[in-house]
Formats: sequence, structure tokens, C-alpha cells
Amino acid sequence: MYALVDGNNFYVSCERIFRPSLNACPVVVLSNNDGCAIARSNEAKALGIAMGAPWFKIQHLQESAGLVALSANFTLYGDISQRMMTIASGLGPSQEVYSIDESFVGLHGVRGDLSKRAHTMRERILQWIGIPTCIGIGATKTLAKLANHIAKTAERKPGVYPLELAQVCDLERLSPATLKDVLQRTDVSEVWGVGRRISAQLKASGIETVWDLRAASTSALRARFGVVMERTVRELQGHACLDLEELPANKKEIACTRSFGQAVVSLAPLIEAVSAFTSRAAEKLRRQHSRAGQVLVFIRTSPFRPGPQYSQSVTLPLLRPSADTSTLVQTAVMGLQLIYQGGFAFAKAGVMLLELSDEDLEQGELAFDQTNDLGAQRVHPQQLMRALDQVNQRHGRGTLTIASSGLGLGPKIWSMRQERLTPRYTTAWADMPVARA
DNA sequence: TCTGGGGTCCTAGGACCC
DNA sequence: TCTGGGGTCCTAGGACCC
Repeated sequence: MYALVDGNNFYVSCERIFRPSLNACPVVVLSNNDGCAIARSNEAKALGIAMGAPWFKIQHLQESAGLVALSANFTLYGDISQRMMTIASGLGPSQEVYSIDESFVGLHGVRGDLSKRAHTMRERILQWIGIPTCIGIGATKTLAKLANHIAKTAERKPGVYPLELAQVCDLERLSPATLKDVLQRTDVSEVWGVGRRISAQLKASGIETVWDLRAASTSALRARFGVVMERTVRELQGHACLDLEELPANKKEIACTRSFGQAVVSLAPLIEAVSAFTSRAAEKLRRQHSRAGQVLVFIRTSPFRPGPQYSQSVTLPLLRPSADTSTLVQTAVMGLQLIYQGGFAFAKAGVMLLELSDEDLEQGELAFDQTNDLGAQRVHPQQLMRALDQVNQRHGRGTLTIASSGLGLGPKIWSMRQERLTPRYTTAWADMPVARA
């Protein structure tokens, strides 16, 4: 048995902790550059705002419907997430943190009334952290996900499901008749692993609801859609195919990419952006004690804008795997210079570190010549990187950067929160000396 | 004016090998 | 004329997730 604990409208709920006045308002949290909505309150959803809706298309709702938009503050959300996960882990003996707002909890061996325990846990998270959650319980992870969807929908849209399933839904406790009714009311696209494309194809062949999918032939589905779909159906039938993954595995690739606030034409600002992205990716790389064997750089124009389009990437191998910011930045910039072409309005760039391997110590500090040609003391690159990471961890990202990376030469073209706070709230925040202190 | 930023897994097809 | 039958590795692209 598994539970899925999920924070409702997570980013919006995080913001509401500090701004209770937003509790009844339609609120959206916007992506980088305030480009599009990445979280919506229930009131915002009721206005018909879609996930990922571009801000310029919904902006008019500020006036007409009192919509409030906030720039994302991922540092804050990460911090609140950690506290929420810690409390949620008390629900059972094992936990997989699946995303910033969701965790699966293994319920093996847990005695007593699971629904009651789950309700207690919800209350605790709400009271201690201030985040409303919903909890789904099922025999497999896929069923727990489904139960969570039902719990959320029963709360948000009364009438769709029995009201007693709101907030906490334990599928195992339903009578066969109720289970059938609930699964027949649930669209097949709500199943974990069934996205837009596949749900369209399923519906074309008469599989419209979760009930239909659960009853379908696994072999036929496997033949048509592959093993992933077969696993999904088996999970829906109650046969666990997916285990809890308690230890997050190291990433196999690490990326840092951003869209720009305004289009960029010339090379210099692109070099600066790519250098910064590489620095950030290198930090993530070192945090998981890996080294990269290849660096991929890409630049592209906006597919949404008229004008000549250009999208190109290049992958450069490193002489030997490295986690050194200077090496990685030099390589990335070299790649950028290879693919850059003038005359285009670039909207996005990114860096990916590939071919990751475990950091190995034999290349470490032993072989390093401590003095340079002039006899002066040198610092080993690994020590330098360690110091860099420590300073940045303590004093905030970007406090210390590598001069050769070309950073800090001009205004940033990809913005981060500090430069981007929705003006109204920058002001409001500044007017609150107590809060600032 | 203005459209996110990460990731994973699977499959098909080509190149190459014996 | 007749032209096998596996394997593996790599890459690109599709589909999905939050």
C-alpha cells in the first residue's frame, strides 16, 4: 500500500503562508521572466487559466477579475517543501520524495485506520507548515496517484465524486460498486503515464475512462504502446510494478537553460549567459560528486515570434571528465562560438552536462604541483571549487564567480528573481521594515 | 512588449560485428 | 541465379512527468 501526499497548488500555497490576504483571491505564480503561469490557485483555475498560460494572454484578468500574479521564489518553495516532506514521512516506514510538492509514502506494516491517520497528517502539515494537502491511498503508486487526483477533485469540484473522498481518498476502502462508479467518472487522461497523445489514441479506440483502461487487454496495449503502458495498466489492476525509490539517484545529465527577457542578437551577452548557465550546472554537478565528459550548448530563436528561425546545438567532448567551472565554461563558450550566427533574435540558450561519471579521487590533490613557475603557492582546482561552493552556499548563489567566465560585465539578459519581483510587491515588501528585518 | 525549466525512459533504425 | 541470423552500440526522436 502506498500513500501520495501532495501539496495543493503548491507554489501559490507557499506564497499565501506569508500573504494571508491572498487567501480568497485568484493567484498565479509566474515562471522565469514572468513568462507564463506555473501555479494557479483554485480561484485562478476557476477563471479558466490553463497551466503554462502566457502572462500576456491572462494579464487582463488583473483588472477584470482581481487576478494577482507573483514572480516565482524557488528558494522559498524548496525550503517549505523540505519541511513538508519531513512531516509527511511520519505517515509510514518509507518515503520517496517524488517532486517538490509530492511524496509517496510506503504503508507496509502500518496498522489501524489509514484514512484516519492520513487526515491527522493533513491537519498536522496544515497547522505546522501552513500548506494544504491531499492524500491518496492505493495498492500501487499509480493507484495512489489516482486516489490523490480524486481527493483533490472531490474537494475542488463538489458533485464529481462522493464528498467523503475529499482531501483523503483510500481506494482500498471503497465498495466494488463505488469503485466502479468512481473509475467510470474519471477520464483516462488522468492516469499517471497517460499524456495527451496516448489518451487521444486510447479514446479513438473506445477507451475513455480509467475503468475502461483497467479492463483493457494488457497484451494488446503493450503491442501498440509499449512496455510503459503495460506497466501502467497492471498497476491500475493492483499489481505493483513500480517500487518506492527512497534514495534519489544521481542525475545522468544536468542542464541549465533559460529564456531571455528580451531577444538577444549579439554574441557578447550570449557568452555571458552561457558562462553563467555552465557555472550553475557545474555546481549541481559537484553537489552529486560527478564529473562531465561532454558539454552541450544550444541557442535558439523563439518559435512564437515571426522572423528568421535558427536553432542549433553542439556537443563538445572534454579531454578528460571534469567538474571544474573554468574548464566547463571555456568549453561551453567555445561551443557557443561554433554555432553562433549573427542576424537572429535569440530567445533562449542552455547548457547540458553529459556523460556524467563518478568523481574519482586518484586525479585528486596528490598529483598536483603546489607551486607555479615563479615558485608561488597555487591552489588546487578542486579546493578552489570546494571553496567556491561553500561561499555560495552560505552567502547565496552568485556571490562568488570565476572571473574568466566573463560574468558581471553587463546587465543580465536572463533575469532572476531579484531583478524581477512584480513591482507592486517589491514596493509592498520594502514598506514592511519588520518583515525585512 | 510578453510563451518555463528541468528531467527520464523507450523505441526505431542504422552501422557494424561475427 | 541464389544473398542468414543474430548480437551490440549509438543516435534521434517521441512521450511522459512535475
